[in-house]
Amino acid sequence: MMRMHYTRDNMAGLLRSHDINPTHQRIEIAHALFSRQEHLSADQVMAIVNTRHSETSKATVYNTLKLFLEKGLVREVIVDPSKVFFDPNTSPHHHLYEVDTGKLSDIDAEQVQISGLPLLPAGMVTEGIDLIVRVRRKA
Amino acid sequence: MMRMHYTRDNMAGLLRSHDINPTHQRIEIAHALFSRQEHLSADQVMAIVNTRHSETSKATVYNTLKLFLEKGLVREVIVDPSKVFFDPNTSPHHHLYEVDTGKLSDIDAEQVQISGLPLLPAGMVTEGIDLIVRVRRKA
DNA sequence: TCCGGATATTAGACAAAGTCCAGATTGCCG
DNA sequence: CGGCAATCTGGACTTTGTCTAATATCCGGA
Repeated sequence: MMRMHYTRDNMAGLLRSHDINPTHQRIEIAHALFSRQEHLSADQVMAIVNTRHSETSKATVYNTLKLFLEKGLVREVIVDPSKVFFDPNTSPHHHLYEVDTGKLSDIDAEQVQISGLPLLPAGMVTEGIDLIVRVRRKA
Repeated sequence: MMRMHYTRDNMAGLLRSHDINPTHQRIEIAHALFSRQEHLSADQVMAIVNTRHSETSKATVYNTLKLFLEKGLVREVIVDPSKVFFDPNTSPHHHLYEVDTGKLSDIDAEQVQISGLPLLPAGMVTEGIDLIVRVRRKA
């Protein structure tokens, strides 16, 4: 994949290409996620976006993340019962979750094969397959 | 596997065999989970256990479910960002989650093969591998 | 039987994540 | 400039889950 610079200007283009009106707040939130290339929770996004002085409200952060999700700009990762993580990497991949530290990292889907899954019930379509490897530091 | 009757008496034995002191409340909670053989959230357990008249407090329901978890009597299933489900089936298996209805069902692990997972970081041990197939009713 | 300690249960206060709403702002187009 | 649609905001609210201090229950020994 092309090397990419996650400038705010490029964020505007990214948003437009996903049919999202690039407002100031949306650009900041996208920048927070994409410049880090990390899994962030809504709270973490809040904190990052409001480091210097309060700029973006909680409601906007939640609204925006939900919008990004609908438009396919980010993915939702559900591994922790207490909070949702948002993942700027939308290419097919799985996750490694360190239970004790909360650290979450990607596993490329290319190298992993999953076979023998049963047929879906009639009229159902797969929305996604989430594979989560939960690990812990050895005692 | 042996056909099993999930009477309250058998629950007491099940609890003892898992090193859990079988109190009245614990038996009721175990009975709720095992007689149904379904995935229940803490709220649902609360509701079931207190149908006729209030018998078991919220704190006890949460304490007990956590205890069952530690003792390996049930498994935790994290698929919904808003609540945790408890699964009385502890044999290796995966899950099929119907996103729009919230319905959760089991996929036997026997028939599914997963290969090509990367080596774990040094000093880490796998705690579990969760495979979740998210499906949706076709539009 | 009665006592005492350990274990279990309880109500209710609290915390954290997320939702909702009505009003204020912004940006755009004629 | 005026007006409309889209966006943003603070803050109240809901839900899930945790914590705590007080009470209840259980059980073994004198």
